[in-house]
Amino acid sequence: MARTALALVDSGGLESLTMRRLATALGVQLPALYRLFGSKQELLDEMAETILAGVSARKRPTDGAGWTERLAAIAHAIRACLLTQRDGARIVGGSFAAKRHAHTLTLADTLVETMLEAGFSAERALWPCTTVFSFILGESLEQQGSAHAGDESDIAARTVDHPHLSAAHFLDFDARFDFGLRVLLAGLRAELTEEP
Amino acid sequence: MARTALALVDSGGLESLTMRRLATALGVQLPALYRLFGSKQELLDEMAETILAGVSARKRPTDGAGWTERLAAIAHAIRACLLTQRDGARIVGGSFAAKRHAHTLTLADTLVETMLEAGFSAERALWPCTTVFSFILGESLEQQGSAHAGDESDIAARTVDHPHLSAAHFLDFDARFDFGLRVLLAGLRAELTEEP
DNA sequence: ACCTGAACACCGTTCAAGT
DNA sequence: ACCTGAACACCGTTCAAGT
Repeated sequence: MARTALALVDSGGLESLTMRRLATALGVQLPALYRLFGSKQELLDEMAETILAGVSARKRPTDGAGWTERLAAIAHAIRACLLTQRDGARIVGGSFAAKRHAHTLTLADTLVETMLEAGFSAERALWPCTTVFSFILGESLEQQGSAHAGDESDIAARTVDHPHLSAAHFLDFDARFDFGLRVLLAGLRAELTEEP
Repeated sequence: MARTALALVDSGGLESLTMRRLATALGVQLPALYRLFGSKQELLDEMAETILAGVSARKRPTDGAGWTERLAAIAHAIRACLLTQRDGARIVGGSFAAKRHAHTLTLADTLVETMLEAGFSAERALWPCTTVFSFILGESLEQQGSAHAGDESDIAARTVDHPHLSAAHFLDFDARFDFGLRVLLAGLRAELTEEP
């Protein structure tokens, strides 16, 4: 099952996830897994689905607030789900969104609905969602990648010839996320007032 | 060499890249590769570096224009480099940016310089860059992932229960990118006027 | 110093054979 | 129908031995 596989990734990283190890963790023989999933990629797709299933559970009850607050709440919830699971961004990023199942589509539907209420036309309401999602996924990929990339002094050493770069700013992932989300929300507001 | 490895990925996809196949493509025995790269991950890092090295070459000569035009030109160049190489987004996304070498850091330096000229303080000039880069990486990941995910009718079938979702909009990756980049630029402009 | 042959310790996937 | 033993065709990585 996908939850057992995610637990294996949590304890050993994505490269430690093996069909053989998953089989023993489930107390079953290796070929029996191929009755549950057609391939390892199908397993990974279902793991991505499981990770994103946590978004609606984690989302705060901000249904009374405006669309910016609701979108920000969903964005924070998506980020939290990706970051809570070890290698979560890599798992979700490696599984094409439109191939996934009910939970992901429900999340997308909720996002689009929020943008429709914000005032975007049906023709364009999907795009704010993919923009925000791509931003979150990219930032989370970088953040989880940095965990396996040596410490801050390594990075500082590499940036020594580049006067405009600062390792401290680079590694302040919370600030990066807050900045980017604020910019995206401001940009979406501008987009709405320009073409009402 | 990384360019040979990228050519292998171009013709067979990332999963077809094997140390053994790379060795024969280079006309060398398998263990000799480990004198050039310490591991396959180091090879992948250098491949990511090589992909991003194309950005400055591809960038149009817009140095006379304003910062929005320059940032947009670099964003388009990054996207083109990721999309031109098969599985380019997965390769770049799998290699932590701060671990990479001269080319990537030069690109980052150019981006930060552009944002400094736009008016961002040295404290914050890095964050617009990471925001834009994360957006481009996430969108490119989805776009290249969609190539291996069945055709449009498959996706349409899955979205049938979700009235707000449209496969046509989902798969219009150029429109998604243009929308997101425009929103980001508008948001950055707003950020500058709010805190001068 | 640099390269090779050969092996080690694994992989994902399949399938005839069992129950 | 469902599961297993055993194998197939590979992997990345290492290392003593060659030149």
